[in-house]
Amino acid sequence: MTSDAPARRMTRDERREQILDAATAVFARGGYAGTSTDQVARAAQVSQPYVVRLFGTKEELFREVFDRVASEIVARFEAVPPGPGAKSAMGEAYTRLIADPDQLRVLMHGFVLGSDPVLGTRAREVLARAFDLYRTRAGASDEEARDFVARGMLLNTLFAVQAPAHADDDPVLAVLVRCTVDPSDGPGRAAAGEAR
Amino acid sequence: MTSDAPARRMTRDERREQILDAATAVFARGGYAGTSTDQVARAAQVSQPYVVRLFGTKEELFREVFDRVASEIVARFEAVPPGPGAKSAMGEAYTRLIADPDQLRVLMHGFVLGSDPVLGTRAREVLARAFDLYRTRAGASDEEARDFVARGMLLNTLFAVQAPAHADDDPVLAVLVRCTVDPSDGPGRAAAGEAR
DNA sequence: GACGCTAGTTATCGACTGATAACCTGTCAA
DNA sequence: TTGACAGGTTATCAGTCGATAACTAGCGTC
Repeated sequence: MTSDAPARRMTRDERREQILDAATAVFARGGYAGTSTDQVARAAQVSQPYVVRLFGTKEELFREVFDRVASEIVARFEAVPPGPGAKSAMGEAYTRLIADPDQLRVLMHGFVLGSDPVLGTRAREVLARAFDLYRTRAGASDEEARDFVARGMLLNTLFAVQAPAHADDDPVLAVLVRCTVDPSDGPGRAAAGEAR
Repeated sequence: MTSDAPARRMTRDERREQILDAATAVFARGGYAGTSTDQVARAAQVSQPYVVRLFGTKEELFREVFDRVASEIVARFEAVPPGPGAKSAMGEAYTRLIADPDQLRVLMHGFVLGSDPVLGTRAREVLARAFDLYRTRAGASDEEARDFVARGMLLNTLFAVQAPAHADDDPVLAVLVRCTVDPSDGPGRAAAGEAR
């Protein structure tokens, strides 16, 4: 009945999307070098050679995965309308990524491969864009925008090392996690007016 | 004379240190999965099997490399005496790591492997310790300390994607790099007395 | 109802990698 | 000298990986 898949046939583009989804999850753990095209294939329920053929190269596949993640994150920031509420809205936009940690991890794996010309360029674009958007949309200073992006990187790192899951082990870590994930300052104080 | 190495014999511990140095450089680019024990061996001018024998396992080797880097970074923070100058001193301590970007990159590669129980634990310790030291040594608030650690992660990322080298390509990126590498707020004012 | 296109597979390969085993060699002590 | 231990090498392997080639099968259409 519904048990075994009838091996439906998909269009090339449908398959690409499906494989990209699977690849995002698999690359998230493992990273680029630590993940085989076969793992991706199995996750997508496709044969390994087909994965290679559709994307040409493992490297190309990773680039597409990274690009997809990067684009979506940037798009979220761009969706925030300028104005007084922009600061908290952008903070929330990034925090919402926690719901899908795979994206954060892929992002980090891409950053770490910054030596690659293509990936590096794309990575720099993402960082610069996020920085700039926070400045313009939220009317923030360079330093505020830097701290915003920095907090994002810290969030990535904390999730990569599974800090939230181990917060109970170390009270200090717990504090760091809490005040990063749920920024008590930033939006609150800053939006209210940080004339000091 | 001094031309070709006479293939001096070293003690086991000397060799270990030498290999760890070489491994730090090689792992910095490439990361764990993307680096072969043979690359490490060549960098250290030793045969590949010897590297494996000395450390038991590639994984174990990477752990030692990471541990070494982590320890040194923590040690730098711990060396800062408490007091009013502590904030800028700790900022400078981390910024000085820029002189040896290999350490930053190894650190990041370790973070990204946070799923590994051993590495993950060590990584969380480093982050929590840096956070705590900044609070206690500099008498900073949780939020300030978080921003300090976050800035460190951003610094790592910017170097990983070679942002400083490409600052000329994008003026926005240039601003981000400048105000991260040379923090004009926080420490800057106090220490260097940068009345621009 | 066969043709042709596109989705997808199985078979296979050459390169590489981490690890093991067996062997060699410098150096110091008796 | 010789012995013996620590430092270090060459030879080798089983497994894995990315990629290519050749083949198969669904599906619309004339």
